[in-house]
Amino acid sequence: MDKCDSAVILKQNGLKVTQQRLLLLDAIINTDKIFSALSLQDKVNDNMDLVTIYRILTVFLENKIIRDVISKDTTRFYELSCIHNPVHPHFVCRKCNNIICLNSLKNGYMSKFKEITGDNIVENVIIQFTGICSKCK
Amino acid sequence: MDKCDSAVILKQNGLKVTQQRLLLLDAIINTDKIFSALSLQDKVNDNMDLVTIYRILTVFLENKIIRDVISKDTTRFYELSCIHNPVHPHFVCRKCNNIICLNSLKNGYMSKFKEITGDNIVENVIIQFTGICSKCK
DNA sequence: AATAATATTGCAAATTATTTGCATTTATGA
DNA sequence: TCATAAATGCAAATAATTTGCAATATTATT
Ligand SMILES: [Mn+2]
Ligand SMILES: [Mn+2]
Ligand SMILES: [Zn+2]
Ligand SMILES: [Zn+2]
Repeated sequence: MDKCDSAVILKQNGLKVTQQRLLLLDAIINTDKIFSALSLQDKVNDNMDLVTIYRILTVFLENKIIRDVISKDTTRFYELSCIHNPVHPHFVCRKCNNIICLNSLKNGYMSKFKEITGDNIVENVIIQFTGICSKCK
Repeated sequence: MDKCDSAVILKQNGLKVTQQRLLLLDAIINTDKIFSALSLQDKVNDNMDLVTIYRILTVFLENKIIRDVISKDTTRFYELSCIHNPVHPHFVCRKCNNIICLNSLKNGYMSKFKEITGDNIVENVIIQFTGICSKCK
């Protein structure tokens, strides 16, 4: 499966191509897990300032390069939003604290949600299951 | 529509019936909105310590008297969990920041989720739509 | 009703994630 | 190359939540 190119994504969104944005976006593209500001800092060995990471994440969110996944214990988690990673539900195990990406809902389901969202304009859906994961039970 | 009795709920859960728990649970029962620790403090005019509120909310969560609804901007929001208020999705408007309770999903839907949750044991589902609410559009 | 044992509360201080201000550095296009 | 505006790093501020500990309230027992 081919991956997105970080420089291309930045340019497509009219963003300045800085070293820090490239490093961060590369790290994001090359992980299949969700991430927080802190977990990203660990991943990019460069000692990039946490403040810079927060600011870049804000820019990436505004440009929908990443999306909000979950807030767990007052920490925000995100994931890459691209053609290779469509919106999908997550499962949070309350024992091991792991967050598992689940398969996407079939299109029929998503459209069925319209019955309950009414006149509100839906831009994103977060579906989060909590419980005990198959490994922990 | 009749409401739950706070003292009864506390006793049913084997919890000590303290003034603070009664006050807080009454406030929770008598609101139809979701709440945070801070918004609850405003509601109970008694100048109850915020720390006490946090500790009581933890106890209420453990006993499933309340449930987690959403984390928005690093603030946790909860709502009453009782026969009068079954699990349901929420809509967060990114313009006015209002959080709207939506109608519950039909039982058929919930059971259909099993296809994607697999062997994990689901205890709770949080469904959160974001976008522009009907008033703001 | 008074007492004792134990859990809960309040206050001060700590922690954690995130944000802000400002001076310095970097990217970009003229 | 140079000018300009935007991005970054560092220090400090916020904001939500948690922890430690002494004082207090609840509940079961006398
Ligand atoms: Mn995922
Ligand atoms: Mn609700
Ligand atoms: Zn687990
Ligand atoms: Zn709105």
